[in-house]
Amino acid sequence: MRGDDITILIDNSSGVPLYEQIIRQIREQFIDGTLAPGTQLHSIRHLAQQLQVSVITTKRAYEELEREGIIRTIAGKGTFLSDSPPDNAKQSYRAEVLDALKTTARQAKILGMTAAEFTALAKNAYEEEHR
Amino acid sequence: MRGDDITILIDNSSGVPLYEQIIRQIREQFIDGTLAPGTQLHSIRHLAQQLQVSVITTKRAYEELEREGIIRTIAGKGTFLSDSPPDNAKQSYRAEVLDALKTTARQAKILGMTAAEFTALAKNAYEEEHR
Amino acid sequence: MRGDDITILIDNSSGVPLYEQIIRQIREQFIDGTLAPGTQLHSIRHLAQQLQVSVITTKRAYEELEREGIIRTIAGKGTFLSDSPPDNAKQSYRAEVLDALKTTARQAKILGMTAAEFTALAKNAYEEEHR
Amino acid sequence: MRGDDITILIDNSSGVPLYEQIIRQIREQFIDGTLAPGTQLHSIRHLAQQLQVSVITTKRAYEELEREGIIRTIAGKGTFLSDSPPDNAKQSYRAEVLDALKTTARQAKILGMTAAEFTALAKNAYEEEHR
DNA sequence: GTGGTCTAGACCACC
DNA sequence: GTGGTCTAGACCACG
Repeated sequence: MRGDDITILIDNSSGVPLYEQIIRQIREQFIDGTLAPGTQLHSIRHLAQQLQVSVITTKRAYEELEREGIIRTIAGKGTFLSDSPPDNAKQSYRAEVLDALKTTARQAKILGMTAAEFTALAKNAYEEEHR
Repeated sequence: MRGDDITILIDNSSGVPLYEQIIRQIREQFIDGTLAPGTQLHSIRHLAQQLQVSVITTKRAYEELEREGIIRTIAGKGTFLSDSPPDNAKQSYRAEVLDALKTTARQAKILGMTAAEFTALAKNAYEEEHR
Repeated sequence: MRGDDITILIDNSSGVPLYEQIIRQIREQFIDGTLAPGTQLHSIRHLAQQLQVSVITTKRAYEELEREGIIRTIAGKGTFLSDSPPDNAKQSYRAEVLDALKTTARQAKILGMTAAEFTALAKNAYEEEHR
Repeated sequence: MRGDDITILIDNSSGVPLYEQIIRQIREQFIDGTLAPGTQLHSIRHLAQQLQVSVITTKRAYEELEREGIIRTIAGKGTFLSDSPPDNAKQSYRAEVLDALKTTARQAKILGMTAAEFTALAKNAYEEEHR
């Protein structure tokens, strides 16, 4: 299986570091199953050219993803998505979501919102957000 | 009323800019009513000394808060929280909360959560978060 | 406390990556107590100049040490050795030593050595090795 | 005697070069007597196919082993393990073991271990390591 | 002054 | 072809 079906969009003016944007999109496509385990990714050079960024930027992204166990890179061979299903990644991702919700809940309390108001707002946000 | 009851905690290694930490805490205490409209704040020099940060940092925080209309500096007198009730501030703060919820909802969808799961999680987060 | 007493020696022809050499020496001096917790390290630029390597190389070393929890870097402030005593670092370092011993023991078995011969050799190695 | 009983396991993601893995395993099986002197080895092409690696890789491994005097290639006939008992190989291998022990001893000293602790650890490692 | 990010371009080992 | 390492040099945010 080849990684040709990878879609990564770079926004140069979002303030988010380019390598972070790459990391997130690969991680999310791995977690949601768009990219199957074992898929070979583009080489750092190829991806760099495709996204019009420096090789160093793609390399940095791959390094971080490797640290997270999402990809596995073999010198001279290429870079591949982890073989095992993305359960570990899902777990920590889920923890992030929970954390974000707690922070937001705290802000909602500052505004004086009740639990009912907050969950209603969350429901709204979920429905309005079309991926 | 004096601002002696202001409590600001600085975390030097959180990654969040110091001036941003100051801004957030003053803004939040204004919004939730901990600090009453018209309250006089410490001078930038006093606050800087108290928090062990540079005067430049407190100055920058006050400047931003003034731009947001939350505080008002009167030359020769000092700095005061806005007289009017903090409705404007609340509005934009509420917008921030909504935005954060949308981002989180998007992540939840990536994990395959349904609307019900997400709102349940939000309810949990609200209840577990004791300010 | 200043980090002026840090001693790092770089061997350009050892094959070991420069950043790895820096990492090891800082880590070891932290573990053996030569460098006290909280000590401020040289800035990446200063260290780079001192060692005659690229700033990127020192930065890379500091990044890895931060990942290991050995140092803590605060943007705009500087880089500091972790406050807590180096117990965690010691633990994983000890695990490394054990692992190395196992690998070596395996090789000794291939040579037909008995346990007695191997431990005698280990004793010798310890005594001959004057740090 | 044919070399059919050779067992070589390749780990593509261990970081150790493939040719180095091949070298080590043949060398070790020669030293420990698993492979008798004079044994005929597979051709580089056969081995390459068997291990699913490039012919270049097996060729490189055989070249290095020939340089070490462990194998001997006879044009038109094939490749054979050296006739003489593997004493030379043992010698240099033993030197490697000693070197590894010294390095490990140095690390143990950094941890503050005494000679007794170190040799005890070595004994443990030997006993736990079942080849 | 500090670190954070991004860039271009080189050489090497491995496959 | 691949990734691994090292280099110089730039701009930015923060203090």
